[in-house]
Amino acid sequence: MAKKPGAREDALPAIAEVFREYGYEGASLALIGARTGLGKGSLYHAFPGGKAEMAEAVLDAIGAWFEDKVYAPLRDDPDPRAAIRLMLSETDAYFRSGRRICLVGAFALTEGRDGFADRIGGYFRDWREALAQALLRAGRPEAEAESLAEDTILAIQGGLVLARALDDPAVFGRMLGRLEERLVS
Amino acid sequence: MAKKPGAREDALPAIAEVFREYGYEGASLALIGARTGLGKGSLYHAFPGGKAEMAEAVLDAIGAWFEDKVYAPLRDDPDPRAAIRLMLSETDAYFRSGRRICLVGAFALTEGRDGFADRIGGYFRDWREALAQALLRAGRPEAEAESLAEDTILAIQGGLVLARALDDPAVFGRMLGRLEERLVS
DNA sequence: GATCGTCTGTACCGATCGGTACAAACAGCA
DNA sequence: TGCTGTTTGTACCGATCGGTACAGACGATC
Repeated sequence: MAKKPGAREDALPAIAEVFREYGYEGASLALIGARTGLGKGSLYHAFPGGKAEMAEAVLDAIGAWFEDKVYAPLRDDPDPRAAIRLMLSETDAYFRSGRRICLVGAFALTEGRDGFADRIGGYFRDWREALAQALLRAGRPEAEAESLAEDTILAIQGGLVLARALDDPAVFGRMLGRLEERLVS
Repeated sequence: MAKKPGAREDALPAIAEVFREYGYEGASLALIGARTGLGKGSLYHAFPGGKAEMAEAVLDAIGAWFEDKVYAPLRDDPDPRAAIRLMLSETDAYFRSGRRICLVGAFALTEGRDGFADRIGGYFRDWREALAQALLRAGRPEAEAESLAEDTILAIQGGLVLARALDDPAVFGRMLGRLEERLVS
C-alpha cells in the first residue's frame, strides 16, 4: 500500500509539455527527466512501460480533461448555446490563445498509428459527437449539426497549425471569433 | 561540370514520403537510404548538408509545386472563380483525397522552428495571399476576402489532421465540398 | 587504352537512444 | 532502534543515431 498517489499525476503536465515541444520521437528520456526533475529510476518506477506508457498517460489525462470541461457540458447543459460558448472559451484558454499546440493533433499527424490511434480517434470522435448533439439541441437540423460540428473541430485544429506555422497566435483568435458567429448566431 | 542533373530531384519524392510517414526526427538515414535505393555515400554526395538539407530541399520542392499549380493561377487567371475551383481539385489530388498528410503542416506542429520556419511560414503566407487576391478579384470585399482565405487554408490543414486522426479520409472530401460552397457560391 | 573527376558502398566514429540492474537512501511502523 | 518495503540515483547495456573517411567503381573525354 501507501502507493505513489501523486508522483505519476504530478509529472504528467511536464511530460506533456516535452511531447508538445519535441514530438514523440524527439522527446528523449534525458529531456523528460530534466523537465520533470525525476531520474530514470523514478520515471521507470512510475511508468514501467517506459516512454509509450508516458504518452498513453498523457493522452488519457488530456482526454479526461476535455471530457470533464467540454464534452460533458455540451451533452448535459440544459442551455446548449451556453455550453458551446463555454467550449469556445475553454478551448481558447487551453490552447493559450493559439500559443500552444494540440498534442493529440500533432500525434495524429506524425505517429505511425502505434498504440495511440484509439485514443487519438476517440478524442476527436467524442468532441465531434458532443458538439453535434449540442447543436441539435440548440435547434439545428441533424445534417447541419453534424457538418457544422465537424467543421468546427477541424477549424480549431487547422487554426493551431496555421497559428504555429505563421508564428502568429492571432490567427487562432480570429478563427474562434468566426466560429462563434457560425455556431451561436 | 556534368553536374548531377537528376540524382537530387529524383530522390526528393521518396525522401518526402519518408518525412511524411515518420516525421523529421523519426526519418532515419537508414530509412531514407532504403526507400531511395541510395547508399549513404550517394545521399551525402547529393545533399552535403545531410538530413537538414534534405528537408529543406523537400520543402522547397513542395513550395515550388504549389506556386506553379495553385498560387500562380489564383493570382493570374483571368477567371478567379475557375482558379479557385482548380485550387480545390488540385488540393484534393495532391493530398490524395485525405489519405496523405501535409508535410509542411506536420513540420509546423513538431519541428522546433529550426531552419525551416521561414519556408513553412512562406508556404502558408503565399497561399493565403494568393487566395485572398483571387477572392477580391471575384468581387468580395477586402476584409471578407482575407478572412475567407484564412479560413480556407486553415480548414484544409484541419481537414487533413482530422481525416488522419479518425482514420477516415472522407472527412477531407466533405470539408472540400463545404469549402467550395463558401468560396464559389 | 590512359586519364581524370564524379559517384557510391563500406567501415567506422563518438554520441545518444530507450531500457535494465541494483544498491544505497528513505519512509512507515513497531 | 531495528525491520520492511518503496523510492531513487547511478552505472551500464546493446542498438542505433547522424555524420565522416576513403578506396574503389564508373563514365566521359582525348
